[in-house]
Order: sequence, then structure tokens, then C-alpha cells
Amino acid sequence: MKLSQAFIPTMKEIPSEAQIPSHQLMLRAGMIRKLSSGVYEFLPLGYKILKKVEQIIREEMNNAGAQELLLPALHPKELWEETGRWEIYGDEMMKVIDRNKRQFGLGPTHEEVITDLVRKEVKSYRQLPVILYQFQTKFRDEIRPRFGIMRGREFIMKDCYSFDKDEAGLNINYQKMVQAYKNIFTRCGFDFRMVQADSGNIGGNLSHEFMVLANTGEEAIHYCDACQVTMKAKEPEGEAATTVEKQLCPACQKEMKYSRVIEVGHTFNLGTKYSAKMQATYLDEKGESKPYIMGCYGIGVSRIVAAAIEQSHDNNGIIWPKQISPYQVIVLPLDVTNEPVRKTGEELYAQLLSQGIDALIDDRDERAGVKFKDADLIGIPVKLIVSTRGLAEGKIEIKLRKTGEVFKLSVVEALPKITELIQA
RNA sequence: CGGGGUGUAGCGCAGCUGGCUAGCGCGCCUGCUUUGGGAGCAGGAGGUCCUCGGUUCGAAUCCGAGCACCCCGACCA
Repeated sequence: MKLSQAFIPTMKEIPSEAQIPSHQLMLRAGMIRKLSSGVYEFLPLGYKILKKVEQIIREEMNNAGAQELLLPALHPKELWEETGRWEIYGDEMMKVIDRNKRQFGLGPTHEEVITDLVRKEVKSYRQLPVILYQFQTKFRDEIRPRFGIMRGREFIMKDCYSFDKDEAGLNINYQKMVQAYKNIFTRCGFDFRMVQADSGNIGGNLSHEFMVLANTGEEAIHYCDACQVTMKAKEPEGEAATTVEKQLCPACQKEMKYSRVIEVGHTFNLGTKYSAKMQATYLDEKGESKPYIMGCYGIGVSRIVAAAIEQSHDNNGIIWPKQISPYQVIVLPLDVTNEPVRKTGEELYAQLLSQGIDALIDDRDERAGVKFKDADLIGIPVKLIVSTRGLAEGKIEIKLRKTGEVFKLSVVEALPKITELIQA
């Protein structure tokens, strides 16, 4: 992509609405814009990152035996009345009415819809297990949307549901999903912990949350890496309470570490909570009718993007982990009015593309400072700098976003080095 | 929903104790100069001062109501 033609409106100043780094940087980097409280537009750069994250999740889900589908966002009221959640979910569900005065909810989660689909199609134990997932826009009329994309009223979620004939089957699938989640968050470059959790509104009897360590997180944990123990921290109570109670590790008795965290994933053992209420049953080997044993597994896809920035940024902007960076390399011809510089930049850019490297080129007639600032702001891991000064010595320069490390190389050495850096 | 705060150009802000034609920085357009970390000069475009109502000869400024947005709390991917 050529920056001169790209719709990436960067900003020098911080919009006053944004308080935390990820929100500020996403706005400044031209990734998102606000339409309304808790409702955001993903611009091309933000959308590209979202798609990268989605693809990582998709690969791991497919690998774990789950199949992708797409369910509706419009849910008829009657379906939610079957589980009693039309009342229980209450005002948190956005509601709409059609021309015949029929009521619908905008799906905040999809247990009812998926269970309805499966109960209509899956009648025998022979058809189980089945694991289905989707990427979808969820609607939740949050009491207080905040921190930009972090807690929106409309957001992208990957939700996955497993249907088994018995508890043993569910446990196997649950473990598969936990492993898939660990793979996903590792690939996203996260420093994260898994913690046992309350099951909240979704329900069930066992659940785990996946927490990214970040000091702007809305929750907190105590953890002991030596013993692999993690527990959720209670929020300090009372207005004056700012100190956190110390926790000793139940295994080794040493003081546990404490960190604020962002919840990016949540797994639930649902049991028969939904299938029983919805008469969602199959026939077992003996011809007896039994409710499915269900599990449910969610990931906040858009939130992952924000969490990644919270965990990796500096004063100059975002520092994307290689795996989810929107582009792998940015080529910076520092002076496009200098013909050799412009030409060398264009050629290197074309060569990168021809080798399947997703590159960006800043071909704008801007000063060097502007180009460096924008490149750092949007966080591309590798800068390939072509300058009048460098070319006079027959050199170009490669500079790494994360470490600031610089390599001066001849033009022919550049591509192999970039390939090496990208694969490292 | 309870508490706190903000609303003036695309962004950041000043002006607000009642007074002329609403201002500054950044950004944007034109030209010239510049060209390794957000350039300089000159010219220019861009405003329902959140909305409605009230007080007044006169309101961005004072009063009232409403709306929007942000922050703290309960809720959650």
C-alpha cells in the first residue's frame, strides 16, 4: 500500500475523549473513529489488524476441530423467553421492533440461537460432538462503555459452542479449547494468565478467563509463576482504599505477584443449562432422550487489538508484535523529490511485494521527520530507510521499531536481511 | 442509575466577572524556500460558540431545562 493513497488519517494531538494509551493511539494512528458512545468505526488500518487477529483465531479453532458458521444478529424474543433470559438480560440487550410490532433483540451472545439450530438438526448421539463458532458483531447496552474499543456497545467477538453427549466428551473439548486459546494468545504476542472465574450471566458451573497483563486493565489478579497459580484479585473496597491486599501463594507460601489485567477470553462449562430449558436433546445408545452437554468459548476480537497496544507501545506510538502487525515493513524514501531516492524506494517496495512481504511505502512528499513519526505511530516493526545521504555511500538503512537497532546495508543486501528479520 | 467533569473550526485549546467584525496553535488549500525525527515565509478557506427557552438595548459569556461526550462505581469479551 502506498501511503499517498491510503486512508490512514493520523493525528498529531491526542483527542481529549481518550484516556488510556490504546484508545489514544488507535485514534491517532487512524485505526478507529467514534460514531457514538461505545460505537466505533474501524478504518482500513484498524480493520487490517482485526483481520489478522481473526485469522490467527480461525486457524487455531479449525485446528481444534471447530467449524465456522455465521448466525444472525437479530434474535426473536420468543427464543430468549425459552431460557428466561429475555427478562434476565434485561436492559443490557438492545431491542428493536419490526413493522408488525414483533420484538427482537440484537444478539449480545448466541447460546439460544446456536442451541436452537443444533436441536433441530442433531438428533442422535452419533452426530455428536459438534463444535461450531463464528466471528460476529455483538451488541450489549453496557451500563458504561469506556476506553474506546475496550468496552464497546457494539464489538466483534469470536464465540464458539460445543455439544457433547456426556461430561467426559465435554471435558475433552474444553481442554482442546483451552489449548487453542493458549496458542492464540501466545501467537498474538501476549503476556497472559488463565484464571478460574465466576460464570456470570452466561452461566454454567466451571469457567476460566484469559487475562492479558496490562496496568490499564479493568480487573486484577494475583499470580505465582513458579507454581502456575493464578487467582482473581478482589477490588479494594471503600473510597480511600488504594492499597492491594497481599496474597500468599497457596502452593509455595511466597508472596504472589499482582497485576491489573484485561480479559480477552472466557471459557464456560455450560452443562445442560441451556439444552435442558430448550428441550435440546438427542437420543443416546439406549434410545433415551438426553439434553446436550454444552460448552461455550468466547474471545473479544476487537478487544485483543486494544490489549495488544496496551501491552506494547512507547512515547512514539504503537509497537506491533510481528504476528499481528498490519504491515511487515514500511519503506521510507525520505525525499521523494530526489529521483534516485524515489526510484530506489519504489524498487525495493516492488521487490518486497513480489516476495510476498506485506509492505507499506511512504511515498508522500513529506519531510523526513513526518515520515519517521507516522511510521513509529502506526507501529510497523521494520523501517527500510532510503535517503540521499545513504545512497551517496551506496547504503540503505533498516531500523527496528521495538529496539531502535539499525543495520546499514547495500541495496542488494537489504532484502535478504528483511526476510531474515521478519522470520526471526 | 448515583457521583464528578466537559461541550467554541478537522484536532488541541483560549475567550466567559455582561459589550464592537469570536481568537490562538496544529491540520487543510496556493506559492516560494527547505528536506534524517511532526520546517520557514507569504497569502487563503473553514464557525448553527451543543440545543431550546429566559433575562437584557445587547448573550459564546448570566439563568433554566434538555441533549451529547468523558471520568469514578455496579456489569461484562
